[in-house]
Parts: sequence; structure tokens; C-alpha cells
Amino acid sequence: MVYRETPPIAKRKAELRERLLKSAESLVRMGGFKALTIQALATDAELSVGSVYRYFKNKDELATQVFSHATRREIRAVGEALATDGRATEQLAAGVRCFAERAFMAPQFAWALIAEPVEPAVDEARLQYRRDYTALFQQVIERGISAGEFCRQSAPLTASALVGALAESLLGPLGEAERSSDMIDELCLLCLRTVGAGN
Amino acid sequence: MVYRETPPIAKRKAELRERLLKSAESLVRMGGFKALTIQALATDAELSVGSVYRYFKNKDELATQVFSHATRREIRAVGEALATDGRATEQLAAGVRCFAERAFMAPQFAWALIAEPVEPAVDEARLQYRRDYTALFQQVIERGISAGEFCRQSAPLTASALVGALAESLLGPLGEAERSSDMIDELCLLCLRTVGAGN
DNA sequence: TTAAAAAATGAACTATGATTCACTTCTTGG
DNA sequence: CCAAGAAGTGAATCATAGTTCATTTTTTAA
Repeated sequence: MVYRETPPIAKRKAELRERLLKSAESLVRMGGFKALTIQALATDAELSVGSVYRYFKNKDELATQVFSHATRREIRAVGEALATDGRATEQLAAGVRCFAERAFMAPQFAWALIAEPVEPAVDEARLQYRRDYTALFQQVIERGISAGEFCRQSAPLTASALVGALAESLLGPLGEAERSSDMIDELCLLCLRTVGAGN
Repeated sequence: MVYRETPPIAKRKAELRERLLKSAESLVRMGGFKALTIQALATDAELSVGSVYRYFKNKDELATQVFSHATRREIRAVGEALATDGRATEQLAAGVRCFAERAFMAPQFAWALIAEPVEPAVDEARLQYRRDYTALFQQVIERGISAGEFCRQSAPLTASALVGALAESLLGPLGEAERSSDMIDELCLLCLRTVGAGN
């Protein structure tokens, strides 16, 4: 054999893969996962349909990776907000605020990650995503309970309720309507009431 | 023309339509909307694929009607629970309990109505469904606020948060795990905290 | 310059269900 | 019993993507 992958080529391949992921995410940002078709991606990234399959085994792997990428970023952001110094009460409020602000900034994308009907493979990744979110909130709730800031309660239950409450109020049918910065404040108060804080 | 639709035939047609809807719902109950295919329905109801189209213009109409039927029943049940005599606090608890118990009894069905990825037409009907639920809760919350039982708050926001909280905690990734009757009690308490009751 | 190996291409192929439609069977009133 | 109009049938067709693969182009190192 005479051909060997040289560093510049390896780099180009890595870059192309990145470009594909970026294109794919931008398609999802603009039109949800429904807009992520192999055709559209190939067109957007300026290469052929067949080549997409050189970089991703199949559509599921592609979609799942786009989802995980984006999702990790979101989780990290909220996780950092939840980990600010201070009492659990402020941490929770910061987390909620962070989640809400990000959703406000990119509603279509937030919807795609949280609520859009998607292929089963992505849906499965989404379960993990929600579990991760729930786990983050659960930690803060547990801290709050230990510190006596929050009332006694089932932290896992409250955590998943909070995740659901945030998702529905921000992305649900009504979410679009009364979207304002007041709403974020209201939402923080609501979450604090839910964990039994602020008494 | 010599043929006219006679009463017995009209009745048979109406019954057949009912039978189709029943079959369709049972398919959804067992396997979600994914299991509702024209083929499966025709087989289950013991008639031909073509005949299904004599009773429903297309799949969307069929799926939407199945959804609305079921949904109206659910909304009515929760609506009645929310309208029991007593203070808003008890009403809210009764509504939550009703919702949760019904979801426990038929988890697959509840999931299909609330969270399953579905075709866009059904998804649109689902928006209305959620709006209806939210409206129900909103009323009780407003009553509670007026009566001084609940704290001041944006009733629409809290209502949609409650709907989201219920959906996520009962049907989300964690829902399956810790499903018990204690959980329903916990959930009631959580919802009451959320509306700022019980102080 | 060249031969081997990889990468790129995109038209053809697949898979899954919805939808149609030419044909058969049934129902009705005369 | 008959003719006309409905209702019933299910194989064929359509629609939408995802996936493949024979062919072409590019890259490499001798």
C-alpha cells in the first residue's frame, strides 16, 4: 500500500467532521430536528450525501451527537449557575434563571432539545438529558434540605417536577405568550415556593 | 336511483365507526400512537384498509379524533375533581390526585396522550389539550388567590408549571421508578407548596 | 509518474406506512 | 329478479427519508 493518512489530511477530516456537526446544529437551531435531513446537511455543508456517511455511521448517530453536544453545553451552564457560592436558595434561583434565559434566547433550539417530537434514538438521549438536569436540581434541593433552607421532601420528585415545570412554562403552549423578564422572576419565586424555601 | 340509506344501515355504519374508534383507542392504549397504523386498525376491527377510509378522511383525522375523545374524558375527570365542594386547597389536591391516579392506572395511555412523539396533527390537538388542562388549574388557582388561601402569583404561569410538573414527575424518566401511593401524597404537597398554600 | 488506497459522489435502492382505485359484493325500491 | 348506487376489498401506488455502492477523484510514497 502506498497511501497513508498524513497529519494535514487527518486534520482536514477532523475539521470536516466539526463542520458537519456545526452545520447540523445550525439546521436544528433554525428548524428543529425535523430540519436535520442528510440531504439538507450535505447541501448546507457543501458535500455529498454519501460523504456524510463517511463521518457518521447513520442518521441516528448524527442526530444523537448533535443532541449530546448541545445538551452538554446546556447542562454545564445550568450546573455552573447552580454551583455559585451562597445558600441553596440563591443557587436554585440562579439555576432557574440561567435555564430560563437560555431558553428565551434560543426558543426554537430549546424546544428542539426539550420538547420536539424526535426519532427514538434522540428521544433516548433525551431521557438521559432530563435525568442529568434532574440530578443537578436534586443536589441543590438536598443541600437546601440539609441546611434547613427547604422543607423536608422527596428531592428526586421535586427535582423532576421542577424540570417539568420549567419546560412546560417556558416552552409549552402558553410559554410563547407571556414571555418577559418579569416572568423569569415569577418563575424563580414559583420554584422557591415549590421547594418550600423562603419562609 | 334505487338505493337509499335505510335506518338499519345508518345504524350499522355509526356502529362501525364507533368500533373503529374503539379499536383505534385500544391500539393506542397498548402501544401508543405508534401502534395506530391503518393496517393494524383494519386487522383489529376486522375490515379492510380501504374501508377505514370510508369512515375517516385520512390518518390525521383518525388519530386526532382518537386523541380528542380520550382527552375530553381525562379533562372531564380532572375538571370534576377540581370542582368538588370545599376550599381551593382541597380542590387542587383532589385534581392532582385524580390526574395522578389515572396516569398510574394506564401509564402507557397517559404517556401517549401527554408525551409520546406523535404526528404533527395530533401534536396540535395536544397543544389544545394542555391549554385546557392549564385553564382548569388556572381557575382553581385564581379562586385560591381570591380566597386568600394561595399567595399572590401569576395564575397562568403557575398553572402551566403545575401541568408540566405533573407530566414530568409522573411520566418522565424517573416517574416509572418511584411510583407509589406515597408519591401521590408527596405530589399533592408539592403542588400546594407551589401555589403557596398551607401556611 | 504511477499504482494503491482512501475519499467523494449522487443516482439508485430500501423501508415504512399512508393512500388510491379498479373491482367485487351488498342493499334497495320497483 | 333487476338495475343503480353504496359499501367493502386489498394489491398497487405514492411519498419521504435513510442508506448503499459502482464509479470518479484525490492523495500518498516509491
